Amino acid sequence: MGYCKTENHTKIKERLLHCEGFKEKVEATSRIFSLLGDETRMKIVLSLMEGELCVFHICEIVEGKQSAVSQHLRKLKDAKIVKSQKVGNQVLYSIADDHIYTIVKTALRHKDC
Amino acid sequence: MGYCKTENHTKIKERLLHCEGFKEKVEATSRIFSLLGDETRMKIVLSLMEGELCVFHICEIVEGKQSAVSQHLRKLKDAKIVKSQKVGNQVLYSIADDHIYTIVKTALRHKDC
DNA sequence: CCCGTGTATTAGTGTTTTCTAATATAGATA
DNA sequence: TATCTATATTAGAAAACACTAATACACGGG
Repeated sequence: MGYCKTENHTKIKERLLHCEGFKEKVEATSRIFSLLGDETRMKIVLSLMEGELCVFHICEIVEGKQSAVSQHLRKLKDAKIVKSQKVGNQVLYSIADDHIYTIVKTALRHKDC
Repeated sequence: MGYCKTENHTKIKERLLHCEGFKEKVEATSRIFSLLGDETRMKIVLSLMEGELCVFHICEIVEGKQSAVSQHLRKLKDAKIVKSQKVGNQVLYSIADDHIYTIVKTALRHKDC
């Protein structure tokens, strides 16, 4: 394998391999997508797009064990996809950033959605 | 666990649980995101966003085995994220849909990217 | 200050996903 | 038609990931 000399392919390849920050771009983007790429987490995010929720209600919506949900919430929070706020006994979660709305809504418009 | 009666949370929960097509929404969206959530596939997609490429060059860019790349391309193609065109001996891949550009570019703008 | 409620963390297990190596197919060229 | 190049497929091993159960921590009310 391996002798394609097509001018244009080679140009693109060279450009990408010398592109400053390509690797970081890939890592950051795929990390966000992989977090949104889990059904339970997607359900959580879509729910929070409707408004702030406590962990108890999130568990009910996603029909998941509290422990599992809590682990998902932590990952989403670490990636700054959601944020949390402590109110008395409970912790209220919400979407952290307007970009998230845009990303998810754009995906919903994709023809296979 | 489980006695939160906050009016607003309950309202959101009820709305979501009765929302026609919520499950399908979740499945479709998370499926696309999970495909874009792999570093190799993200690299492929970002590369194709620069222009059409043959499999040989894609392999070089992502520094992956031909077989692995081929499997990734298949998944991307099944999800209509990329499309392919046979030209003589080789198969040229490109982005299937403008939505993909939008989704990826939006993600790149997210503050952690 | 102790108990109950709500949330987080951890360790281990099971499932999903990706990778590797081998093999198959399809078109081009001799 | 035999062979070479490009790509695809498959089976199995390895790695990544999510789930469960148990436990820990934090706050509020008696």
